[in-house]
Amino acid sequence: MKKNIQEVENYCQQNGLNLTPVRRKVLEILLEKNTAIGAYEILDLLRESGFKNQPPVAYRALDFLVQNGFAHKIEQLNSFIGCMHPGKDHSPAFMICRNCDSVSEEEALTRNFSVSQIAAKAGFTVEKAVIEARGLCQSCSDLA
Amino acid sequence: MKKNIQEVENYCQQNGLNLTPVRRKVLEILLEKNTAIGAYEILDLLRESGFKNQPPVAYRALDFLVQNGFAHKIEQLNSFIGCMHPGKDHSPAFMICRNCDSVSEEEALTRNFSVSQIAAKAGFTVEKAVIEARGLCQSCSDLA
DNA sequence: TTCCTCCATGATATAACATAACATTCGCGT
DNA sequence: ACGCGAATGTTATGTTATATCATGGAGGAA
Repeated sequence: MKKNIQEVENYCQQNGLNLTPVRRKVLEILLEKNTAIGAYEILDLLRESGFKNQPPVAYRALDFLVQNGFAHKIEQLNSFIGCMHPGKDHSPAFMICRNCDSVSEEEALTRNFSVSQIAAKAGFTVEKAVIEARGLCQSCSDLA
Repeated sequence: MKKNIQEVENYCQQNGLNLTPVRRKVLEILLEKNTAIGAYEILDLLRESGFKNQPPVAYRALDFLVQNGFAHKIEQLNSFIGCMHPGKDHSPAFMICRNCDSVSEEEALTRNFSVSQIAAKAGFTVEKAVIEARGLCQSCSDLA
């Protein structure tokens, strides 16, 4: 996990981005879990670490992280997850386990999988795609 | 549009589902637009038609419609859209235009497009997939 | 230095989305 | 009439997100 933070720090330095303490802390919180976390839960954790805890504090930090590809919003859960390949341009697909709530990020841009192909038939130009699957992760399947 | 309502009525009759006035009215509201509509906007429209307008009224009707495949929730917008192929088992992908807010429903289950293929690599079993693209629809592209 | 500007944060308030919980009504079968 | 279940009525509250204005602090220009 620390490794990712280090990568993000380097990336920010190289690109003139300001990874302030609160932004860094939110990123750490997100990377410590493999589940998605809501803004208000993050807010609680921030308070425990001595940060201010009004909603905008969390939302601003999350905006920064999402904007720059260090985190993603999971739309179905209204919550957020740290990004596994920060800084890279990628097309994530998320697998949300209904049993253990884990969220894993997969790469969606394969030869066999392109939202743009579907879109093209409709004359639609895709700028951003949200792909989220719900189901059972490997470990939870094994238990069943 | 009326045609779809008629189809839904038939489907409900055949399957013992109760398409009550408020449920039917919400479906009509959804089918009259090609954009997604929020629950509270639906609530306003219900009131105009003489229905009660507390939040549960809209959410209950929407639950029924979504459960039975007559409507879908657009997660990115926290809003809802009528379904173009009611009653059918399908894998929708939505195209949301950032310019005119239109939402079109496409079929995602093509030979070239399967969330399950990505999921399989991760050992994940997909039960439901959410696919929503943002971008520019045909008409808005043409104008540009 | 002084001033200005930009960016980030502090702080207050409120908007927007969603559900819990309990009461009531009504059709239907017995 | 009675009991049951499905749907709706009603009140209250929980959860998620943003608007707005004020404050602070680093860095450049005069």
